[in-house]
Amino acid sequence: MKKSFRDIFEEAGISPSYTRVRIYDYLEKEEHHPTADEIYQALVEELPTLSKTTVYNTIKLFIEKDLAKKVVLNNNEGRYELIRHEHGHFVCDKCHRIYDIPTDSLNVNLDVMPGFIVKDKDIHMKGICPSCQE
Amino acid sequence: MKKSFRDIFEEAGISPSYTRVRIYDYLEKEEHHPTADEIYQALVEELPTLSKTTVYNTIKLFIEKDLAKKVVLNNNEGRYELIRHEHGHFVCDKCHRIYDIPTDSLNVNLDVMPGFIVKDKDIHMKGICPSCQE
DNA sequence: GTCCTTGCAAAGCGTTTGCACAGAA
DNA sequence: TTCTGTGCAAACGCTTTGCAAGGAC
Repeated sequence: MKKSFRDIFEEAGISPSYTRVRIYDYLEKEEHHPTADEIYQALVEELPTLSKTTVYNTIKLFIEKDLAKKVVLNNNEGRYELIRHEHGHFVCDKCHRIYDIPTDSLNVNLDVMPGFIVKDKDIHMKGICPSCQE
Repeated sequence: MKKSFRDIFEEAGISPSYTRVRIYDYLEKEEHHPTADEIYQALVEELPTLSKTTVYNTIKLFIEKDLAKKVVLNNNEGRYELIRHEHGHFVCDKCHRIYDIPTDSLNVNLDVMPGFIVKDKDIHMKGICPSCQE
């Protein structure tokens, strides 16, 4: 059974303002790791007074509370996603689409790094996706 | 036996101008994935007319010719390294130092992605490095 | 001469900062 | 009132672009 956003926000110690809920909701529904601008563009129609500053503020808050994380696949743009199951990312050089890579079968031997505390890991791959190969 | 930069440049189809050789040389000697600005700062003393534009131009050329690649560990700054042995990157949340991770023992099962042509892969890890744990 | 390399200056763009206003408690 | 959430406007920093001058060939 899925947690309600109220529970999630309460656990994180964030008051569930309407704007925050909408941004959270968008991140939850969107599968394509939106940029701050994409979040803004998607929501400004229904929230006409929304500003990018608020988007940035909200994302920053989510990240601080470990609800979301930033995925940097190329500089010039940060992308954001909720923290859920671990996965990697594949970026197509042609269409620039981003694919999630399941990492269950991805075997990272951390013994090679004794003494390091790893809090987060992500696989970044580049190449050509199936649809761009004709 | 190590290839000379002349051979490397010739194979890549790049004329070995002094500026290019110096930038290549810097990338080869530097182990810390310099930013464009770090390359610029390091070389401008000896090449007083060097400009950042030239650094960017040169890096771009190296990347096009598959001599170098861009490593994006956080947006706001691109970092660059020569293409050599495959390795991943660990970024310390405290000191922001970047460590190379040997990926020999890193086992990525590409069968999970049938149809994808993978040209490059990189592991990004975040956490606390040994020296920041006291 | 033509082509290539270099570099100044300006623009571009995502992001952050300063600050103020409005609403909630 | 005080605190919190929001948002305009400006600043910031890395990178790219336009264009021109100098050098190689």
